[in-house]
Amino acid sequence: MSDNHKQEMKKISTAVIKRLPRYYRYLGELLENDVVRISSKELSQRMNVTASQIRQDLNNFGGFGQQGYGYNVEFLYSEIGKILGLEKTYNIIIVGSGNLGQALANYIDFEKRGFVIKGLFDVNPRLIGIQVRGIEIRDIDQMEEFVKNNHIDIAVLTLPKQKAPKLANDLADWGVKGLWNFAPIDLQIKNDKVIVENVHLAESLMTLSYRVKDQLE
Amino acid sequence: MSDNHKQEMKKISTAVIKRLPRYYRYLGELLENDVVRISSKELSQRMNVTASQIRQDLNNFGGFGQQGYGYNVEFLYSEIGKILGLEKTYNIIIVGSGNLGQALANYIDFEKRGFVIKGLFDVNPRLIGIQVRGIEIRDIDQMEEFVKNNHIDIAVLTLPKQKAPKLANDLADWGVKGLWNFAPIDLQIKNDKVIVENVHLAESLMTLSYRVKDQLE
DNA sequence: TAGATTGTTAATCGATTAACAATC
DNA sequence: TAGATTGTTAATCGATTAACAATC
Repeated sequence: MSDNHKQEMKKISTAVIKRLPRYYRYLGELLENDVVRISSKELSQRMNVTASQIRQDLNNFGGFGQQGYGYNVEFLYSEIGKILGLEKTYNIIIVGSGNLGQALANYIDFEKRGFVIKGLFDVNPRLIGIQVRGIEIRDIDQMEEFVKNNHIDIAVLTLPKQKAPKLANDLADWGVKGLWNFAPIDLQIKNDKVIVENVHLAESLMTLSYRVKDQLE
Repeated sequence: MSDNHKQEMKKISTAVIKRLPRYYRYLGELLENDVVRISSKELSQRMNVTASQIRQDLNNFGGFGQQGYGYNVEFLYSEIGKILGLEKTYNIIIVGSGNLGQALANYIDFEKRGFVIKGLFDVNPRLIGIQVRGIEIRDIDQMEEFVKNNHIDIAVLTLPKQKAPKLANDLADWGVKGLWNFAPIDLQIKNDKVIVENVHLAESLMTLSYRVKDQLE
C-alpha cells in the first residue's frame, strides 16, 4: 500500500514507462535461457543502454536488486510484469474488423499476456457473421449492449478516422477504460479518465522514410 | 545545397523527427478545409503543444514562415512532406504474409504517399500463390533474386522473431535500405547503413495496460 | 573479509519553453 | 505606419549519466 502510495506521489515519466516493456522482453529471454541473475551492467551491455539508466528506472518502483549480486531474473521479470499490469486480465473488443482488426485478433501472444478478445465488431454486412479465432464478428449496433454486459476494459480501434471520434466517446461513456487507437487521428475524449494509446503506423513509416531518403541511389 | 549541408551539420534530434508526421497530418487536414494560412500560435492550440516548440522544430529545417503572417498551409505541408521524403517513391516488399502482412499490404494510404508494394513473401505453401491486392505471395526462396532485380528500398518484416535476424541481415546484404520491423526483437544489422524502424505492438499494449490497470474495478 | 554491485545523490546534458528583437 | 508573428537567443526544466557510499 505505502509502495503504491509512493508510486502515485512521484509521477513516473512516460520515458521510463515506455522502456519497461523492453526490459520485460529482455528478462523474458534471459529467463528462457535459464539465466538466474544479472547485473545492471551486463543487462545494459546487452540492451545498449547505460547501467545507470536501468537502475534509475527500476528504482522508480522499488529496490529489486541486491548489492554485490545484481538482480534475480525471475523475480525482476515478475515484478516488471506486475508494474505493467500483466498479472491482470483485460477484456477486449476490436472495433473495426477489417484486415488490421482481424490481424490483431489473431495475435495469440496478446491472449498469453491476459488480453482476452471478447468481441469483434464492424458495420460491413459482408463481415458480420464471419468467425475469427472462434469469435463472431457482430454488427456495431449491438456494441453498446455488448460492452455494458461483458465488462469490457479495452477497445481496439481499427476503423476509419471519420468514425473514430464518435465511437471513442461512446465507448468511454459505456465504461471502457482504455482505447488502443490505430486510426490516424488524435482522439479527444470528454471523459478524461479514459486512457488512449496511439499506434500511428503511417507516422512510423514516415520517420523511416525520413531516414532512408538520403540513402536512395 | 547549403541548406542540405546545414541539415547534416546540426544533427536533428529524434524527438523533433517524430513530431514531423503529426504536423504533416494537421496541415493536411487544414489543407482539406481550405485553410490558407496559420500561425504557430493557432496551430499550437489545435495540436496541444507550445507555439515555441513548433517554431523551434520547423527552424531546424529552415524558415518556412513570414513575420506578421504566419505559415502558408500548402507550402508548409509540402515542405514537411519533402523533409520526410514523401516526394520520393519507395519500392517495398512485405516479408511474412500472414494476417499482419496482408493487412499492411491492403493499406491503400501507403501507396498514396509513395510507398509501392512490389512483392509479398512467405514460407507457408498454403499462402504462396494467393493474391493480395493483385500481388501474388511468393516463396521466400525467390526473395534474393526479386530484391536484387526490383530495386527494393524497404522491407516490412511481419514474421516470427526467430526468422527475423537472419533475414534482416540478408536483406541488408541484398541492398535494402530500410527495415520496418514488426517482429518483437531488436535487430542487430551488420551493415550499419541500414535503417531500422520498429513497431512493437506488444510493447504499446503494455504501456496501455500500465495506465489502465489502476482504473479496473 | 574483500569484491561486487546496488540504490541514490550530484553533475551534466539535452530538450522545452519563454522572451524579444527583427521584419513582414 | 501599427500590429502581428516569425526566427532565434536565453532561461528553465527534465532526463540521463556519473559518482560513490551503503551493503550484500
